[in-house]
Amino acid sequence: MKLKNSFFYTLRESVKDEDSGSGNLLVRSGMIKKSSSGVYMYMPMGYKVLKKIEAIIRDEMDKTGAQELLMPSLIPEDVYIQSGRREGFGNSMFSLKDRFAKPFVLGPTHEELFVLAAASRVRSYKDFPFNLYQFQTKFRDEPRPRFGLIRVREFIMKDAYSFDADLAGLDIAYKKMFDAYKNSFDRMGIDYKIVTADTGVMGGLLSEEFQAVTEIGEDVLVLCDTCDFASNIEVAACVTLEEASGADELPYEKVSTPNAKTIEEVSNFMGESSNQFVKTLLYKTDKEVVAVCVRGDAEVNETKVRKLLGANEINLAEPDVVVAATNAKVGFAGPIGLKIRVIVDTQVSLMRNFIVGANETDVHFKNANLRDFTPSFVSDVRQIKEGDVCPVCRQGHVGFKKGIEIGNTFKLGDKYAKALGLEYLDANNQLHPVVMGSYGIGPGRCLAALVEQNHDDKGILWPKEIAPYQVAIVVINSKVDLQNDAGNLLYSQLKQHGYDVLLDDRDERAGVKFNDMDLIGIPLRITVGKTIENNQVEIKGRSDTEVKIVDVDQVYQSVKEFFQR
RNA sequence: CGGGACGUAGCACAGCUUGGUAGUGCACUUGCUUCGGGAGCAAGGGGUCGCGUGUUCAAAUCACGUCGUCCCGACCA
Repeated sequence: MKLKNSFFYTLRESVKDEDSGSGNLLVRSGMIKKSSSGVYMYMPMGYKVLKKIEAIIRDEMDKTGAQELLMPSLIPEDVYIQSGRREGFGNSMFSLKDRFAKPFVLGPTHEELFVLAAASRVRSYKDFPFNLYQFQTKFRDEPRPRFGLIRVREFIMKDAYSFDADLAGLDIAYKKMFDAYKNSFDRMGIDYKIVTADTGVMGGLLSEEFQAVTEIGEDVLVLCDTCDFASNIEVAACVTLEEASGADELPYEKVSTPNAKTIEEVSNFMGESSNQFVKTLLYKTDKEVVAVCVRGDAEVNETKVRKLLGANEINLAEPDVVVAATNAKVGFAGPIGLKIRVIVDTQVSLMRNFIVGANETDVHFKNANLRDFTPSFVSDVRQIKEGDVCPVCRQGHVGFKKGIEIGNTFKLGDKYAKALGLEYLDANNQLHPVVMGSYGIGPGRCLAALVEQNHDDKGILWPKEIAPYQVAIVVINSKVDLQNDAGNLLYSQLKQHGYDVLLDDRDERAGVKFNDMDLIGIPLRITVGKTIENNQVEIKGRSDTEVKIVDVDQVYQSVKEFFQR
C-alpha cells in the first residue's frame, strides 16, 4: 500500500480512555477506535492484522479436516432455554424482541446452534467424526469492559465443535484441535501457557485454557518450577502435607473478644498466630447458604466450593444473611452450633484446639475441635498460594503468573446432545447421545496480547507473521524524483516477490515517517534517502539499533534473509 | 449492582470557586522558510461547552434530573 492518498492516521498523544498499554498503542497507531464501551472499530491497518491472525487459525483448522461455516448472531431465546443455559448466562446475554414481541438473543457462544446444525446430518454412527467451525461475532454484556480489546462486549471468535460417537472418538478429535491450537499460537509468536481450568457455564468433562502471559492478565496461572503442572488458580488443587496434630483435645470455652472481627484483630488480641485460627465464611449459592472453614492464614477458593456443592453460582453472603444465620455481627461466625451445612478444608481437619467464632457478637471459642460439630464435607476448598508444594509432583513449588485467556478447549461429553436431543444409532440399532467437544480462540485477544508482549517506548513490535505489512519503504524526501522513483521501484519489486509492503511516500518530514513506522511496528524498514545517489539504501529491523547500507540491487536478497532468520 | 471522578474543537486539556466576548497545545487549511528522528513564522477554518429542566436581566460556570465515559470493588468462558 502507498500511504499517500490512503486512509492512514496516527495520534501523537496517548488517549485518556484506554487503561492498557495495548489498547493505547492500538488506538494511537490508528488500528482500532472505540465506538462505545467495550465495542471497537477495526480500522484498515488493524483489520489487516486481525485477518493475518485469522488466516493462521483458518489454515490450522483446515489442516485438521474441520469445515468452516457461518452461523447467525440473532438467535431465538428458546434455543438457550432448551439447553438450560438461558439462566446460566443471565444478564450477560444481550436480549431483544422482534416486532411481534418474540424474544431473541445475540449469541454469546454457539454450542446450541451447532447441535441443531449437526442434527440435519447425524443419524448413524457411520456419520462420525466431523468438526465444524466458524469465525463469528459474539456478544456478551460484560458488566465492566476493560483493557482495550481484552474484555469487550462484541468480539469475533473462532469457535469449533467436534462430533463423535463416543469418548474415544472425542479424545482423538480433542487432541487434533489441541495440537492445531498450539501450532496456531506458535506461528503467531505468542508467549503462552496451557493450563487446566474450570468448565464454568460450558459444563463438560475437561477444560484447558491457552493463556497469553502478560501483566494485565485477569487470570492467575499456577505453574510448578519442577514438573509441567500448570493450572488456572480456580481449579488448582492444594496438597496438605502437614501431619495431624497429636495434641490432646481440650474442652472448648468462650473467650471475650470485643470488637475483634478480623483474623488479624483476634490474633493480635489473643496473642496467637493466625494459623491457630479457623476462619468461617458464609456463602450464598443458588440453592443454599453454607459455611466454609479454612485455616486463618488461607483463603477460600470459591470455584472449588461451587463445584463441591454442584451449584451454578456462589457469592459471599451479604451481612444481613450472615446475621440471620449466626445470630451475631459479621466477624464472629464459627462452625459450632450453626444450623446450615458446614464445609471444612482438609487442612483444618488436621488441627487441634483451634480458635473459631462463637456465633455470638464479641465472642470466640478457643480449644475447638472437629468433634465439636458435624461438617457436611471435608474437602480441599482453599486457594493455593505462591510457594506451596506442587500438587502433582509434590517436589517442586508453585509460582504465579498472570494470563489472558486467548483460547479454550472443552471436552463437553454428551451434555448438549442430551439437552437438545442429538442422537445416533449404533451398530446394534441402539440410540446414543452424540459426544461433543468445543474449541474457541479470540483473535482480538491474540492481537491485544501480542501488543502487550511486544512493544517498546516507540510503539508496537509485531512478530513477522502478524505485522500488517512486512516491509516499510520510507522515502525521505518525496519531492526528489530520484528518491521517489527508487522507492516506487523497490515497492513493486518486493511486492512481486510476494512481500506485504508499505510505501511511505507522504509529503512529511523524515522524523514523522520514522516515528509512524515505529509506532505501527513494521518489522523491516528500508530508507531511501540521499544515499540513493550512490545507488544505496538503508535497511533496519524494527528492533535493531543499527542500520545497514545496501546496494539497491541487493535489497531483495537482504529482505529475504531478514525474513528467513 | 455499590463507591468515586469526569464530560468544553479530531486528540489532550484550561476556563467553572466569584455567572457577563469560549481559550491553549497537537492535528487541519493557505503562504513563506525549512527538510534524515514528531520544524519555524504568519494568516485561517473548525465548538448544540453531553442532553434536559430550573434559578437569573444574563448560565460552560449555580441547582436538580438524565445520558455517557473512566477508576475501585462486585461480577465474568
